[in-house]
Amino acid sequence: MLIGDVAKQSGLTVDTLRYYEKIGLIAPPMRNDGGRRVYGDDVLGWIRFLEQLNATGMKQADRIRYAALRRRGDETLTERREMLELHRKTVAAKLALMQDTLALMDRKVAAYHDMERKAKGH
Amino acid sequence: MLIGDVAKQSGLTVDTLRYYEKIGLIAPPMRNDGGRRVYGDDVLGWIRFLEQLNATGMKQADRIRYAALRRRGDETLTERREMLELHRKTVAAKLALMQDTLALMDRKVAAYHDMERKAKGH
DNA sequence: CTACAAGCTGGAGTGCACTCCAGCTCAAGC
DNA sequence: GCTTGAGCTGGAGTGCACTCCAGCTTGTAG
Repeated sequence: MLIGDVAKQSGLTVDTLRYYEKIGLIAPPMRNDGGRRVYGDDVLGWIRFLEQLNATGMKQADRIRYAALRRRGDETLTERREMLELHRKTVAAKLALMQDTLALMDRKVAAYHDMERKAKGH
Repeated sequence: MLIGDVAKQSGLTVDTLRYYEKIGLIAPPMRNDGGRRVYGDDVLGWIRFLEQLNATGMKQADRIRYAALRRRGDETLTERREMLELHRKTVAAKLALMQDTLALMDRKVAAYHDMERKAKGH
């Protein structure tokens, strides 16, 4: 898999993939004879997970820290678990807030509907 | 209420409040004899709502658009309702994604726990 | 053998959302 | 009446997370 294929399948751009490598989010892949990056299929799953951490609001610095731990292998399992447990808390809080906001928007939408109906009615 | 009080009660900084006014998120308040901003209590509720839109991922440009509509009064009710209904959809989607990620993290945490137990066990 | 698409590096540029600063005025306490 | 804290304006600076570019090399199709 060359970088363009990874881009297509992951939805990231080639620039972003090289940038992620530079900052340590993705491990430097093997190179072929021409010096080009050759990725294994596993990178796609990893990118998907990174995106999920991203979408749940984990900061770049923490994702980099997690990625670094992951590259060090099984000896970092505990640390990674602790990071996930911590992040889980913040995600749960954010989730609750979003649910509140959803409910608030529903109330507002209903109220606006009501006011529109009344405005029409005279 | 002077700007410092609003800052204290809303959690925003005075700089951010003036910035929000500049970009149109908050309507320019009255001024006292000394030329200082004097806010009504209602601004606090409005800021809280802005924060919720923010926290649910609405972009600045859209919040500005919503704020502009709000300032124009009741004639914009329908537009505002439509904006909220649209945003509601994206929030609901994000919510689902976050719930997935939460579940994924729980599975990972459990798996890591398992591996830590096994590693200890020999 | 010649286009030309895709990849490479190092570094500069971008957009967003603030955040800070200089140099000033205003208000309240001693 | 002087000090000190809060507020004012216009504009510059910051941090994050990319995004783009110049100038080069490599690989494939006609």
